[in-house]
Amino acid sequence: MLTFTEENYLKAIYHLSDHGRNDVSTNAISEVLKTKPASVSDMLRKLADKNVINYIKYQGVTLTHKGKKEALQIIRKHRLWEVFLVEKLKFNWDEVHEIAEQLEHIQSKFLIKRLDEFLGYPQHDPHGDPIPNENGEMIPKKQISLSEAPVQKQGIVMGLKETSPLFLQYLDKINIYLGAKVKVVDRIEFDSSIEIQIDGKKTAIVSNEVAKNILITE
Amino acid sequence: MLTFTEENYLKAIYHLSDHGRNDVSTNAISEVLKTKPASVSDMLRKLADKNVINYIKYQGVTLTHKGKKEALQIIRKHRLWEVFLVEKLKFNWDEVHEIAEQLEHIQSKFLIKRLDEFLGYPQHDPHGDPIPNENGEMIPKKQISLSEAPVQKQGIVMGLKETSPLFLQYLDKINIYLGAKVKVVDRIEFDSSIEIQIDGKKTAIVSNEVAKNILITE
DNA sequence: TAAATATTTTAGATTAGCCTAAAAAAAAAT
DNA sequence: ATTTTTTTTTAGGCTAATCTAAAATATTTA
Ligand SMILES: [Mn+2]
Ligand SMILES: [Mn+2]
Ligand SMILES: [Mn+2]
Ligand SMILES: [Mn+2]
Repeated sequence: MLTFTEENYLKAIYHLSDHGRNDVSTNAISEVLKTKPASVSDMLRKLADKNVINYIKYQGVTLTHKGKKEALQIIRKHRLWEVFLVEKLKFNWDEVHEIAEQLEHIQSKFLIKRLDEFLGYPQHDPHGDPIPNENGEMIPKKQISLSEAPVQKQGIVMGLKETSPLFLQYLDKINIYLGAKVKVVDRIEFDSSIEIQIDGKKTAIVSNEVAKNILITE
Repeated sequence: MLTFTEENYLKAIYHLSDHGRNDVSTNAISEVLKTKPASVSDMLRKLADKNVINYIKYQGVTLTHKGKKEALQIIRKHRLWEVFLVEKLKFNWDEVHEIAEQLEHIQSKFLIKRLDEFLGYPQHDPHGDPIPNENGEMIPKKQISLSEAPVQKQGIVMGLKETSPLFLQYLDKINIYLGAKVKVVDRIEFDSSIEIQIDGKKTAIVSNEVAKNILITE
């Protein structure tokens, strides 16, 4: 059994390693979890003892098969709860992450099975991220960043790379939401900002920084 | 802010004090929380420092106004989540308590408001216990124990005093459920067991111990 | 009312998860 | 190839929540 804190470490390592592909550094973990590197070193020894990470001192960590499976189950729970909060309890997509961060740690063999069923087996969370199934499998997102889209390219907003409340609130303000239809009207060479048309109506100019964080269908 | 553990202590004290009326002893708390009396003494000092209990050494504890309010909010959350699990996720009433024990500690200003709304403002949990409102007010149960009901008395099963899985499973077996119509057919003087008719159909004989734990409408 | 028993508290440890400061190792710069 | 800088680990401490054993207090019994 993993503790609340251990689960958060595994999830952080999974995300930082790009789905378990690269090594992850102590400092990187300490940054996302807002703890000191010394605390991370302590925890890495503990996680290695539990056989959920491969850890050689000074050389970063990777998840073991068991660790990756655990991480994906937590991500599955997180995303299913987010769907519940938005679809059933009518929260906005920018309000659910913090609550899901708590709900993802509820322990019950049956709860998530029943929740998944209740929600109609959703494939994506409210931010467009795929939901792993019981075996940890998920459909990778087929999407490109708005910043890379050529002029005249049209697509559906499928996800975001950045999910901070400030960013989500900005998107709400300019009427960009998950499922919105966007079209690249012009690319301003001066600062790489992009003029877009949203849902065939209003146009807006978004900075390159913003465009980089919006993912649309290919 | 109260910790997970502090919340559990407050809830235990509330239940043991009969809605905050009587003093509660250290040993009684240690028994329901399955900790040693020494640990309870430590925690009582801490809770007194936070002004949620009135505590004089060797003389038991009562909840302060603030402590009672906190306890009732946790009970509100517990019972609303139980309704969700039974009504929406199709759990049986004997499967939900352990999960609600975890869900009751999720912190969010809005979550419970939204959940309450989603569930249609239920007044009772799946075991017939009243759900406190946002101010901690609830309708007291108007019910008597089946063991006290006179012969020929007819009533609806409104709640249970005992909610252990073993007891709930026994009730399922003899077809007693929340809302079932029961009628006292005979009282066996020898061992105080009671013959009852359920939903106007089958009759069964239940021990006095069982009857004591079944609550029916007056 | 004095002794025996039960209850409660204190003293001193332990574990998880965190910290700061210092040491060790690796990486980058000269 | 050294020196400097950065990263990571270790050493030693802290707090919350628990424990066992012993001491203090209250209650019951004789
Ligand atoms: Mn999230
Ligand atoms: Mn989390
Ligand atoms: Mn319950
Ligand atoms: Mn609880």
